[in-house]
Amino acid sequence: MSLISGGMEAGLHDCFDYILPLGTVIPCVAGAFQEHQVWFWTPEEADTINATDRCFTCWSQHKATMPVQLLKIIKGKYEPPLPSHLQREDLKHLHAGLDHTNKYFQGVVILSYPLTKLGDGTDFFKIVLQDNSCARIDSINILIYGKMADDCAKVIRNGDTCIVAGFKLAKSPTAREDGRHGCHLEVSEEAGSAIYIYAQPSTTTASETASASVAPKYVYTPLDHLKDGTIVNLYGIVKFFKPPYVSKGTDYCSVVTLVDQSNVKLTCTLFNGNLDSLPKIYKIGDIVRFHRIKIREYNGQMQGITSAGFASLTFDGTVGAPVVPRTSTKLSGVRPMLFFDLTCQLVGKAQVDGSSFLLKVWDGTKCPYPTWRVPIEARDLEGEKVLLHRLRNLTVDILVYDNHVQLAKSLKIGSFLRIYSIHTKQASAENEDVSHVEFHLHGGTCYGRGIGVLPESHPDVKELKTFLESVELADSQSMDSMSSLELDSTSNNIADLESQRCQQLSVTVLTDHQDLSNTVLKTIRNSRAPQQYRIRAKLRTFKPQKLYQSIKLHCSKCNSLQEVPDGDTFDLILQGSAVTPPNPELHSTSWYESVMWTTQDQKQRKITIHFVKHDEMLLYPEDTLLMIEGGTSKEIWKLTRRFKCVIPVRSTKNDLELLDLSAPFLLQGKVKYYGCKQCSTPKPIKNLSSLAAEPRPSWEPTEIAQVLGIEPLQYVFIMKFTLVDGTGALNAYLFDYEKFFQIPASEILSNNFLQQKMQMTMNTLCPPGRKLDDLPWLECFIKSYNITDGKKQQVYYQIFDTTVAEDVV
DNA sequence: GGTTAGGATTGG
Repeated sequence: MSLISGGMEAGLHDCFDYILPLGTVIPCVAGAFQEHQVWFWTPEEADTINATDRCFTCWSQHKATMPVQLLKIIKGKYEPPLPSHLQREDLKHLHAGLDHTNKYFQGVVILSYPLTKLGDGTDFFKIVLQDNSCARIDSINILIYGKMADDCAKVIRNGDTCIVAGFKLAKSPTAREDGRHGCHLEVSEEAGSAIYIYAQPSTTTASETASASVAPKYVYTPLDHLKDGTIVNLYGIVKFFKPPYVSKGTDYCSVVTLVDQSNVKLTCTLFNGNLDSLPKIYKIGDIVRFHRIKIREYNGQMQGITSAGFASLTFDGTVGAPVVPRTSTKLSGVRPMLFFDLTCQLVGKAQVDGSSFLLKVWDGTKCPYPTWRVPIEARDLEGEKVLLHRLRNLTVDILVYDNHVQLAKSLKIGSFLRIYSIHTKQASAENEDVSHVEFHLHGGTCYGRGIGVLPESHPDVKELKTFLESVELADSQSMDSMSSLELDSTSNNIADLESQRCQQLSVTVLTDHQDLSNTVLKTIRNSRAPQQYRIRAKLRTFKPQKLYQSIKLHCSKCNSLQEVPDGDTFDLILQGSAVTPPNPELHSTSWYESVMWTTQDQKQRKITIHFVKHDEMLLYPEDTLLMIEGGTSKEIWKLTRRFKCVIPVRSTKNDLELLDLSAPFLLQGKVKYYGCKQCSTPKPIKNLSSLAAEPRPSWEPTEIAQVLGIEPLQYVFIMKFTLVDGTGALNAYLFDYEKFFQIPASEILSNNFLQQKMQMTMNTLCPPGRKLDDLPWLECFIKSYNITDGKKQQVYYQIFDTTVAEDVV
């Protein structure tokens, strides 16, 4: 494999490690281009874990780096190079509230303080770094904690250049006195920080010798090499965990079972009085690094237990596929008599009795079953009254018991929680006709039962927040519009008001033609086409009921509609095209650079990737377009996560060409772009070079399609609405790219949230199980048109210039 | 420094 550039190679490594055979040696950017052997999970080893691809030497997907490293600068380049995901940040861009996750700060050490110990015994080392900005404020304090402080104190000398990554930015309490930057940077091994030191040339020899001897060389022991009574460093995938809970002693306890490439399990019992010192594991499949864990034999098996100086780091282990089948994380998917994990927000809490405590939570979805309400006095319920009332139909009561009560009490209203192994129990009270579903978090910690607080920065929380905000907004707007009704109403019953609103307000609105008056359906049916009408009607039923079937591909040139090809079709075409061997004469031309290798499994596939060059540079994978020959759809999807565009191609004698147009001609993000077979006239692939020659190619799918002679197909929602009013019924078609549902049809197939949003919208437009009288009104604009089928002429109707009301979306 | 727990659902 030739080395193209850091970013590209890292991308390839991430995307293809699983197709390289065990033991292959490849250059790996996270290991600073040291040559690493690749090891994998095989499905047999994985047990409940669906992680099949991981480099066990460097764990590069997680960009784990040695906490303190010594760098050299050779011919103006760092050696070893910095991890490619890091970008330099100037002093003037260091502000609280900005995301500095993948940023580093570089400066020269102008001052260092003696190594000291904090009150709790933690080592502490402070240095001052100066940048070369010549600005009024050109220096910043760096506070280094724990083992890293000790390591740095031994190595760092004034005049050294220091690179700090993975830092936390905090307000500097001494800024007024020392005149330095208003913030300081905090770093520690526990926070996953890294410090790279480039010793000043004049002192290189001395400093390098010193550094080399103290720079921590962590050795990670495979789990099949553990010996009783030793203290070791470990890496592993989390196979089981109990979120930290209060032990019967003085500490929090967390039990974590790991597995690694040796296929040996290790259960670790971790104690610490400080919750933050225990690993922040949120799901099975996460990856942890433990430093200084003690190994003991217990019941004939090795066991890990915290020892002095224990430190841990957790990496998100998301590979793509869902990990554990037993979990469901949304209330809308709850089924009775099961255990599930729930990611949610805390809205209210209350003490019920000595051994049980109530949590009122929501996740924006609605539980499909009637749920129980734990009877408590309103004054005992802590939480925002208005919100509790507003969300009353979306919150559920979870009763937690015994050992979980203490933790539950300490939870802050509004915080985001993951509650593990909630028991759903179906029950019915004497005075109830239908049974309800109860949610219990029983006492004890078996099966990982417990409560975890997710940080605001957790990707699942970010996603949930966005979703909750949209639901809450819709809800508050409907409350606003109700309150105006309330003024005119003599009734104080909220349910009455809701049903009144249902009767009066429309769940859809017109985006134009508001001046037009309504026409009843009977009149429309008795009129000639083509014409346009404003109507007010109810949605009695619609097709397809399975909403994903409403997505089709439309060619705006020939007006044809077709089904979206399924994944199998793509795989078959890829397999077919993989039969054509790559043509080496087409490799690495003036406008693309090619890499080829052979998989060493039985299939011996040849995979070729052609990176389209831009400006003679190949620095940013996320902006790069590549073409691939011989890959599988799984590999192609992996590439789309890291690179801007992927075009599947095959070799001919003289040029590369697109595959059959039943396969996507382009993949971008999670979207497959297809071309129309009738209307496309594929042009030579080298036409792409004209786009690449632009200063900043945007790689817009439409532009790519145009230069390749492809007539692009567009994703559309096609539905049949059966509308009724007092005078009659009428079938109208909905043909919508985005406007009606305010959801892009192109994105819905790959986005669960959008699918849920669409389902909720349809449930509002046409609530299942309601009588006609109770259905909401829709305000629509429709046009009639004639279709001649042979001799027969028929009138059709289509909805347009209509959108779902804001408080419904 | 000692202890805690040492994975293995269903009760209120």
